[in-house]
Amino acid sequence: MKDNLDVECENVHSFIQDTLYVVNGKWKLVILSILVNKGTRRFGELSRESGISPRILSRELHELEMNQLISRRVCNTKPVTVEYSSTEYAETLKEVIGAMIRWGQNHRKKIKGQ
Amino acid sequence: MKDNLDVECENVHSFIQDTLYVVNGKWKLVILSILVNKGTRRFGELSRESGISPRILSRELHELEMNQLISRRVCNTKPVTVEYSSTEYAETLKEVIGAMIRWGQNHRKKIKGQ
DNA sequence: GTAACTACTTACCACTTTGTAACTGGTTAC
DNA sequence: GTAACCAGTTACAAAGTGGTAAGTAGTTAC
Repeated sequence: MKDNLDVECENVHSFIQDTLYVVNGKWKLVILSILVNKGTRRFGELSRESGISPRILSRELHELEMNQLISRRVCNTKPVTVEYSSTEYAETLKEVIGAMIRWGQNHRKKIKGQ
Repeated sequence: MKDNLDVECENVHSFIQDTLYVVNGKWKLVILSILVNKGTRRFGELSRESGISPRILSRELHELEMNQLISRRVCNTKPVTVEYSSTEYAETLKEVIGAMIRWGQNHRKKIKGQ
């Protein structure tokens, strides 16, 4: 038996790899952090807000949708708009996203201080 | 003012990017999860345990050392061995690593169940 | 001296990921 | 018709990432 405050698994690193397989790349967690923390966005809004080019954004959104982390809704507006939202399942990533945001904030402070 | 249970920042995603900049790629979090959760390892041990080739492992360890997340110690053993350990600063990543491990475990369950 | 073990490093190649720019197709406003 | 806006897609190029195999260098065992 191990310390049950720690994760109890022989191959802890394989679970890390499973997670990375789903949220790999430079952008997926960035997109999810926006949709999860700030809510629904349209395609163009997401592109401008995150700085991701349409080509990449389109592909990342497809992959996130395939993994059931976001949902896509076409709206009958004047020019057709498309809304992307995080799903319930994406909410389970909140812990990961939150931890990374906090670490990033702290790390920036640390770097500035040096 | 925002809900202070959430992260309060306009550009939440920039902090995610800061974090990803440090722990980018396929392997850095895998290496850190081993060193943080399971303790000091030698070069060869790390390579075998994680399945990372010497070339990549060497480069990743350099980068982690530059970011002060791991420390390197040369030991005066029969053939010289080198020990890598996580630093105090790497402990601050425990929240991120733990969250990713738990999500990976849960995700694997979910996928299996489908 | 030769083989074996440690910890890397180098050369080379392949695949993946990302980016830029331009273009498609549909609708609305003038 | 022309311009403008939306949501993408396509073509192409550049950069990043990863892998294999072999080599270096130091020490030990035979």
